[in-house]
Amino acid sequence: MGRAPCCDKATVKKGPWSPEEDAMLKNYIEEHGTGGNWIALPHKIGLKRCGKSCRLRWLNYLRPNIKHGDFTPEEDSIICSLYISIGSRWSIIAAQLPGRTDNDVKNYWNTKLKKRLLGRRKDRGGGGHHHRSQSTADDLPAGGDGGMNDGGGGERSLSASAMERIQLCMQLQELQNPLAIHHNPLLSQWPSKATTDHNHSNSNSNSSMNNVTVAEHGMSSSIRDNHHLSGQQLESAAAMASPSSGGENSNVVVAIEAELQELLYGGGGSQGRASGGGAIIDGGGGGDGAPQGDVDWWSYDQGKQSPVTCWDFTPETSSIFQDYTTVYDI
DNA sequence: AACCAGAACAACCGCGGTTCG
DNA sequence: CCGAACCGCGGTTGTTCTGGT
Repeated sequence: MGRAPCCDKATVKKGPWSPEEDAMLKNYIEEHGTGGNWIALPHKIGLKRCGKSCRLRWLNYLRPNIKHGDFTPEEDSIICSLYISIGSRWSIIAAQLPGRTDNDVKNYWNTKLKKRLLGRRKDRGGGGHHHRSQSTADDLPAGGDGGMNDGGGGERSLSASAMERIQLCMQLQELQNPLAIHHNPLLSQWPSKATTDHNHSNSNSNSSMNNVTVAEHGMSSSIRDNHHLSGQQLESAAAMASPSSGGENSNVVVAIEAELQELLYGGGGSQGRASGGGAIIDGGGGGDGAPQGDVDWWSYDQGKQSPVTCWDFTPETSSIFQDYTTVYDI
C-alpha cells in the first residue's frame, strides 16, 4: 500500500521559487509562524506550493541567519570528523555549524569535501604509496576483499556512506600506519557485526543483544532512541570513536584527526591553520589528550560561539550532543 | 564568441518515524 | 490498537554557473 501523496501534484507549482513567493512565505511565517502545519500553510498564504516545498524553502533559504558558501577550515574539520564518526547525519552535523543547513552541508560534502578526501587517494596512489587495500571509492567493489566482506556478501547491508567511511578510515589509518588496519579487530569484524545489528536496527526494545555491542562501546541510549542511529552506524561510530573501545581504536581516531588535516589541507597545512587540528573525538587518553598546538574546534566553539548559541541548537540537539560529548569523551 | 564539461546549488522525491484521532 | 496525516531526513535529480578549449 503506497503512501498517499502529501499534495495534489497536478495543482502545485514546482521548480525554483520566485522572489514574490519567497516574500509571501517569509512575511507570513514571520507574522504568524508556521502554525505547526506545513501542509496547510501554502493554502493559508495562497501559494500554489506543496507544504513540504514551503518547509524546505523556509529552512534552507528564507530562515534568518542562514549562511551560504565559504565554509571555513574549522567547518570543514567539523564536517569531516563528524561524518567519519556518525555518517551522513547531516542535520546533526549542521547543528554544530551555526547558520548552516543540513542541505548546505550535504551539498558541500558531496561536491567538495568528499572529492578532496577520497579523490586525493588516487593522487597518492600514483605518487609512490602503493597499498594492499585499494580503498578508493571506485575500487571498493561489491566483492571486495581485504577482509571487509565477510563471506556472505556483507556489503549488502552497508550503505554507500558507510562504505565511504570505511574507506576514509582505512585510508587515514593506512597513512598513519600501513599495517594497523589488518590488526584492528573491530574493523575486520565490522561488516558481519554491522549486518547483524542492521537487521535489528529498528527494534530498540527487543534487540538487547545487539545493544550490548553498543553498550560495550559506551553509546548512550538517548542517542540510540532519539535519533535512530542504526546499529551499523552506532557500531562504526563506537568502533572508531570510543576511547573505551581500546587503545588501538583510539589510535585510529588520533590518526584520523591528524590525517584529516593532511588530506584537507595538504602536508604541513595544519601548521598554518589557526585552528581545526582539534578533535571531536579525543581518543588520546580520556580527555587529557587535547591536541597540542592547534586550537581544538570544540574549545573554539565553546569559547566564542558555543553550540548552545547556535540558531538552531535546540534543547533536544543539545542533549544529543551531550551524549556525544560523553560518549566520545570530548 | 561559441561551445562544452564539470562544479555548485536548489529543489524534489521517497521513506521512516511520530503524532493524533 | 490501528491507520492516516504529518514531519523530518537523506538521497537524488535538475538547473544554473563557471572555467576551459
